[in-house]
Amino acid sequence: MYEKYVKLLKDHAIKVTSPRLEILKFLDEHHTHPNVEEIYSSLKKKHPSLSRTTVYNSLEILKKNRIVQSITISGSELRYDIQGGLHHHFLCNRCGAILDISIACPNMDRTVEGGHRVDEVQGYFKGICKNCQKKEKGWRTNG
Amino acid sequence: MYEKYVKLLKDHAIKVTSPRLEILKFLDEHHTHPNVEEIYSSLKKKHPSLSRTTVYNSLEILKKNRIVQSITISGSELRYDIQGGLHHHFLCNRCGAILDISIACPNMDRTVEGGHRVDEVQGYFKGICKNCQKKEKGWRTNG
DNA sequence: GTGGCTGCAAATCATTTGCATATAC
DNA sequence: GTATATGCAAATGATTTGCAGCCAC
Repeated sequence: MYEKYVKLLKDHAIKVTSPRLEILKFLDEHHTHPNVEEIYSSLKKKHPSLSRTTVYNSLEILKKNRIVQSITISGSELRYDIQGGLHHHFLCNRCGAILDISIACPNMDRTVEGGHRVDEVQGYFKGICKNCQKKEKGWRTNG
Repeated sequence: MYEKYVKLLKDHAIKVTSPRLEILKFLDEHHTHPNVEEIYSSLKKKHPSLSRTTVYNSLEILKKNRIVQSITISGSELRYDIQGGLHHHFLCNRCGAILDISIACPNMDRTVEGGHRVDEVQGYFKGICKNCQKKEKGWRTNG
């Protein structure tokens, strides 16, 4: 059940603790880019002693080890993503969903603008998702 | 002095007020992507009655009219930019500077991932800027 | 003249900090 | 056994809200 997360932590020489395993599992099973509150309140059900501070601390250490990444696309809070390969994000201004975008970025791992060394790239796209467009069209046609 | 900003506001049918003119002028003269506090405390010197709320309100209406844009690259606060053409941003993890990057993005004004309509694109690059690299090199050589 | 704007104070929300206890290794 | 992690409560910092008076049009 948790072996893969145990291995992941050990490979990075991070101490294996229950909150860390649960957070990894949650992110691995929910690719919805949850914020801290969503992670916290979901895990709190099974582990009533869990504290928000621990969620913050755990995410921070996972981030430092590049196991998870935080994204700022929402503007008001950090959202978390278990690190797959490089990908970008789309925020739907109608329904609030944050989706993964697999467009490649030609500017990763190099320098930009005559010499600034790039270690990290994040691409944010904002607009109206396919689903919400469909709904709008339906409403117009039927209304 | 302020004519261009007056015109800009009138063209967008936004009421011309002194805080709005000052904020536009400030952003036009400081392409450093300031946060609200920097804008506020700088303008407060000349206009002691200015309030933070007004800075927030003004930036919001300018943003709605696409005259300015807010960027979330810093992660902890919004930073503002007077809207030039589409460009991206680079954050130096060493000195904190936020620089404009003029790399073109091939994905503007279209749809992504099979149909999500894109209205806005922001590209964030993080790493070490040219200047900080130079400093590092110097220290190693001399130390 | 009036609706929208300004500025103040208080509220809210995400995140951080300090510290005592508990636990991984 | 010890360094590190957890969890609580309080603090901080950015932003929002409610509201009274003011000003652009």
